[in-house]
Amino acid sequence: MAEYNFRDIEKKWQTYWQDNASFKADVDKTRPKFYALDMFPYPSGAGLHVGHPLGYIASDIVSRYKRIKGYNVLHPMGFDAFGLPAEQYAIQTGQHPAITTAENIVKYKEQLKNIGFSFDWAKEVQTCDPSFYRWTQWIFMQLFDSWYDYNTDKARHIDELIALFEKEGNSNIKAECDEDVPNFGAAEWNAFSFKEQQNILLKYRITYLAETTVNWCPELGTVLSNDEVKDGFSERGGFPVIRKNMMQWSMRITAYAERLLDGLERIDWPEPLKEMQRNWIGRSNGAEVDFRVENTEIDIKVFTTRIDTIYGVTYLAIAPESDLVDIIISNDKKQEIKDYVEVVKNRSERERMSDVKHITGVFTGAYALHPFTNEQVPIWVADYVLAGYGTGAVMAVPSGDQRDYDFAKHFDLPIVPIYDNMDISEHADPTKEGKMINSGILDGLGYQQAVDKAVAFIEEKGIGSSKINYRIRDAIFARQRYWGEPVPVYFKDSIPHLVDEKDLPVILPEVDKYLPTEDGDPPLGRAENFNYTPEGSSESYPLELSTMPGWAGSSWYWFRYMDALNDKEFVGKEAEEYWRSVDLYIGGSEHATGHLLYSRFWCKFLYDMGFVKEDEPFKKLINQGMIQGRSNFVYRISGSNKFVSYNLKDDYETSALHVDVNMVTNDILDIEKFKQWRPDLSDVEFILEDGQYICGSEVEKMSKSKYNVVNPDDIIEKYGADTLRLYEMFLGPLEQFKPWNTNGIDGVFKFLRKFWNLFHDDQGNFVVSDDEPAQEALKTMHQTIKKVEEDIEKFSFNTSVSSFMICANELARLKCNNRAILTDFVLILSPYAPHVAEELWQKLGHSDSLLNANFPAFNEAYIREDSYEYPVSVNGKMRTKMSFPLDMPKEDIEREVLASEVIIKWTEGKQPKKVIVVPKRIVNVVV
RNA sequence: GCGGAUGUGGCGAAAUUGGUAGACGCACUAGACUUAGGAUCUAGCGCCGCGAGGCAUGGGGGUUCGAGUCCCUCCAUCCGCACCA
Repeated sequence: MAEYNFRDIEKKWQTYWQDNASFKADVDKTRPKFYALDMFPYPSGAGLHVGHPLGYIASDIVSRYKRIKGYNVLHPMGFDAFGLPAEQYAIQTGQHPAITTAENIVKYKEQLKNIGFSFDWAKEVQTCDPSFYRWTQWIFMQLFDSWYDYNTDKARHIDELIALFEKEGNSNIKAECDEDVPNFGAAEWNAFSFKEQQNILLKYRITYLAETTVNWCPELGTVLSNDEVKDGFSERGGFPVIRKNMMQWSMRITAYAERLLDGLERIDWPEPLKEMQRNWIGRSNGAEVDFRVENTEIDIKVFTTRIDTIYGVTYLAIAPESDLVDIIISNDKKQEIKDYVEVVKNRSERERMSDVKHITGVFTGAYALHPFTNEQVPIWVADYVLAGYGTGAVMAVPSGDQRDYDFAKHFDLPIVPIYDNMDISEHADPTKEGKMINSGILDGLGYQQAVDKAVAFIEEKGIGSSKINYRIRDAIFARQRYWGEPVPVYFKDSIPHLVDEKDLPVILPEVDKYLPTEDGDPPLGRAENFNYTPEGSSESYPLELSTMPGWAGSSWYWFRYMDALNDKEFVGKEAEEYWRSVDLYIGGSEHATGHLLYSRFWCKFLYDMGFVKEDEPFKKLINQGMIQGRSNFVYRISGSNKFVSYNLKDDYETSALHVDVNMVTNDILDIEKFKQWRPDLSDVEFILEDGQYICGSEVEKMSKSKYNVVNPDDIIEKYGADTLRLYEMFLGPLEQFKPWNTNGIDGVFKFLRKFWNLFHDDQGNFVVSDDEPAQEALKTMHQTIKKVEEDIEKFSFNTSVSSFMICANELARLKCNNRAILTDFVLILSPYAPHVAEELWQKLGHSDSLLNANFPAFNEAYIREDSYEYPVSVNGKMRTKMSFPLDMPKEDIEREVLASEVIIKWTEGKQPKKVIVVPKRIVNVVV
């Protein structure tokens, strides 16, 4: 019998699509657009495994579906090509990261092309390509030349700020800026030197240079952003991270905190992901209050979300790192506190986090005055107070907050209840119920009244106000590494200046080694003549030596795809106004607080500045679940070269060894392959069960070291790309995490082969019938069309694959090889299994690709039944279904049900008394 | 500790959104055709029971004629944040 020859078919159509540029997506205002985007991969040396294409297959199905639905579809692919692994490899081998990266990209592209994606490769982007990163640098420059105005709630050009300073100074300006900005009037501003003015502007720029506490990773020799640090270790490499003060480039993402929260309401993203972003931004409503330090002019500002509990304050606590510590400590305590602060500071982040239970602190000897009662409140230094959140100082209310309670117990400080129903015998009670007690002017009030009154009081006295606090910090925007975008900034008179726009891109220079210099400068410090000569200047100046972080290029790349070859703008007006934003974005949830947040930030900025028309980049987002590896194990009997089969291993003392999953089928080990795997295994012996060696298994992350990596190329070689695509979808819901298991793939392959054979005779000739299709076949076909359409619209791809199989089985049973039926089937199958669909389409006599055809409409006439089966329940038990014509009146149905012998029999002679026909055409019978 | 999600056969999973739970596939069992089969076809396949029948969607309770689906409660697993005042 002539076989379904997927190898030839797939090669043929992949070539056809490429030669005909079938997926070219250009602006076409006569058609609606659809922009389907995948999170572009980092091209690692290991190549793709079967987990990578999962999301790409899903977006490809949607893309192909939308295309035959009449949409103009943009479905691009590219590479996030700057990154640490290539650089680490360069440090070890001396190989230029550009070479490694280019090689990996070639490999990735080949693997991707084998799967038959409908990518428009003409729009490919690579973030490490100067024609791409010149625009990353350009956007950096726009951010540098902007400030965030809270009065208009948007970013504005820095020239407008300068104009305001010249006219009226900064007293009326509400902007996101550094905390140490002095107040000045217009005259003062105009009298400042250029350098003084620039230093002030730097405190307003959205990209700015400032002394900040950073996450420093000594091992990697670079700073990391908060989202790149997990539990005190670097995300890449797992090296320890410490806190350090450094001059750093940062971005004022904090300015956008509120808008980043608001925007979440308008986009269709998974709720857990939105929640993660909300937590990361960490908005909390509260108030700031000043506590005057006794006998001084110093105020300690605290932030609290529970201003109602202010009468419960029995001490103040300040962070060890706080500047206040030096100012307020009394002389006789100085040494004790210095020692304490020293100890705390030297503990790493990691130690401090893992040691939450341990309570430490020291009394400063100073007192503050309670703003409501004027009573003395002792001031403590405590390491449970974080310098970086709020004001770095807290008002402690031991009765209402567990940490304050523990601290007060430990140091024997008073605990004052402030609600009448509080129970503070064992622990703090954060209740908001009840009436206030021990609370002076707040006595007798409920929670909300107390808050309102307390805020009114502090505002009237001018010692505080209500305040919204955010957890999110400004993003550090520099890495002391080689393989990243150079920052388009040079230093003149130690003031940062932007490179002239016409001189972009600032090309990443060659260096002899990819390591820091002897002076501790970043690797770019090794480059010769890494200087910049401004136009008209005879002198040249040193360029910035840091490079941009990994997320720079990915924070705007979706715009570049729209107009990838434009060398005048980052995206042309026409393309941007047509494609606007991404309609469907598929990728992993691990980017929740990194890429996905930064992208929204940059998009909003570009929107503010009028460069783009949409302020949210990704309208709909789906998180595809990770495909995990399924490792197999063999069990070596300790101290021997015997291996015992899984179910017999408990009789021996064994150690488990990972075995390459490619030598295992349905958990049965291929013993010959195993023996040839490694020289030391050639003469091992086996204890078998039923003549077979059964392996154990476990679900783990897919990785080389666990020998559980399944390469899509191998699957394609054996079953073809169409089967791979169908099977990856068939595995389960897209969003779910699931282990890869090749076991079930035969079923999907058999479906394609069976379907193929239905339209081919034993000699392999294509045979279709032109007879009228049977009603039954039409019914099945149209049900399937409807189902598949609904499934794709709701991204439920696994159930579609089942529907294909059911339909094919049914057609095979009916021996239906009808032309009209095949035509419909091919079209609905085409998003999933495009190669075989194209082949059959051609055999049906079409000269054109089916990409230009239309998705078939289902015809309800074939689906509708002429009668409906009514489930009939008696006393709560489903007894039968009874069929009645669709147009039969309700009353007649009730009468017939009542008269039904079936019912009477099952109710043991009792006559049903009541029949209720409820909506959804369901009959209820109550006896 | 806080927040979020998920729990259905031996396994991956369906269930028209409140209406005969387990579609479809894998694995398994039996049979057919075969020199052979890791091919193909047919049938079976939640659990208990010879059977009639009974019990089953993590456990317990509730609403309903009827609950995998809605409500309460407990348990388990996974993910995120974690001294955030």
